[in-house]
Amino acid sequence: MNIPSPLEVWLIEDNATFRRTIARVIESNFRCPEGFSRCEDAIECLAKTGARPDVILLDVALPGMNGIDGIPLLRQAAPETRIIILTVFEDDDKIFRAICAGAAGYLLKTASPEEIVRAIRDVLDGGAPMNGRIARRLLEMFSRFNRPHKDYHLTIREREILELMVEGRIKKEIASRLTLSVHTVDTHLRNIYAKLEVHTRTGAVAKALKEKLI
Amino acid sequence: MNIPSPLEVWLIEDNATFRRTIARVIESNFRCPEGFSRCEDAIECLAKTGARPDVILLDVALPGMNGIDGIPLLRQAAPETRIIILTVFEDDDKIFRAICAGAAGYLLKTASPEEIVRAIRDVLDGGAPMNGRIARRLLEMFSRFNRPHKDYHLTIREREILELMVEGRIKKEIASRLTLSVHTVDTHLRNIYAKLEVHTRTGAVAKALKEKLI
DNA sequence: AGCGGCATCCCGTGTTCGCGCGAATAGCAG
DNA sequence: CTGCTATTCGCGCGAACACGGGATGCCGCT
Repeated sequence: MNIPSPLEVWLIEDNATFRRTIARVIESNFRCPEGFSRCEDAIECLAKTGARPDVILLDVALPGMNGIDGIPLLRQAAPETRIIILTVFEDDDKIFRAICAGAAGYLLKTASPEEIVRAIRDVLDGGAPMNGRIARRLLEMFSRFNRPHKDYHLTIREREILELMVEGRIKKEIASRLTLSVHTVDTHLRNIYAKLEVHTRTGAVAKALKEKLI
Repeated sequence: MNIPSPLEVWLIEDNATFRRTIARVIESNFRCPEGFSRCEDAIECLAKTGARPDVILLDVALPGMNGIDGIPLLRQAAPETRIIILTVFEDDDKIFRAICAGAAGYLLKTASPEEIVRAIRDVLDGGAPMNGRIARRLLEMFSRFNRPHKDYHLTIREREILELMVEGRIKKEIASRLTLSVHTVDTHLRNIYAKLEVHTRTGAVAKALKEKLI
């Protein structure tokens, strides 16, 4: 493997010592031409030079704009570039916001050089490298979305009609689509209202979506 | 490492051949005393024997109750047991539901024996082992939870009215609450429809909730 | 000053909806 | 067989709705 890899990795990290250490690690497997201590500098460089790195390793605590707020801007400037967070923080809020902002991976600075290189390969391979504890946290956050799935005892038919309502169909359309008379649709609607305890179709649609009944 | 590991792994998998293969793999590192072809059998065994495995490898497609629906019951019977999904499915819905139900990991059946063993260790170590593509999917699902708020250029007034619509208010109520005539509300609604490219209030409410405009 | 664009407001008309009533059929469990 | 539920269909009325217009005031641009 002496062929120089065409893959380019950037590093945004304000601690110069740590940055150089990581850069050396990366250089053994990828090109790592650019190192920045500030998010803004990297964004400007993307805009001016038109350079498009394959991966950016991004710190969270940075002078000026923090890494997480920088993610959307970096992604806007270079949509194809995968961003891996590399930080000491592992609190739920930072993880959540980073992932929501579009980070493709989340590593801790305790990661070994091998782990970092593996993560870069992984992310280029369509994966989402992250520290084990981070992954666990993410899953727990997910399961918190777990809806108690309150059951309103809607029938199959009622659910079908609710779905079409959510699509914005009017009664006549629903009737023809299900090969029913509008009167039947009407009756179903009334039963749905009663079961969901609402009085309008907007209320029914709102409740259906909020409680993920459909 | 000739000391028998005290760690116990169960396997719920209906394909007897595959089950035996995996069991052999696991046996080289853990105790794997129980293999089930049905979720219900495992749940019953947990209840009757009081056995508490450390990890359960769980298939999704099973005769009788499917694996995903089995997760809550297994967790109820043995809350400390970590469940790892081991399946051929990688569609968003199954992943999402499995994670929400409380699975601690998600592997594909294409995983190598080493990966399976590593996953078991990982999950016992507080991690959340999963296939790279699965992890990526999960992150994408996450970022969908607060996607970049596509801007439909709704005005303050329009947003107010949209909010009240989502609450299930009728035009008259909206009008009185905002001290307007119903006609004014009506016009705002039309503008909202145009901006959201819908033709009904249900459509508007659905779009507003789906895209988290409010 | 003139102009277009936009947010805000209002009215009338024809359509759709919510809901009151009633009723028939089919399937399923006790 | 006898309830029970799901599903289907019917009619009529008043309320709510969609949409065609029309109008005012504010802001920025030229």
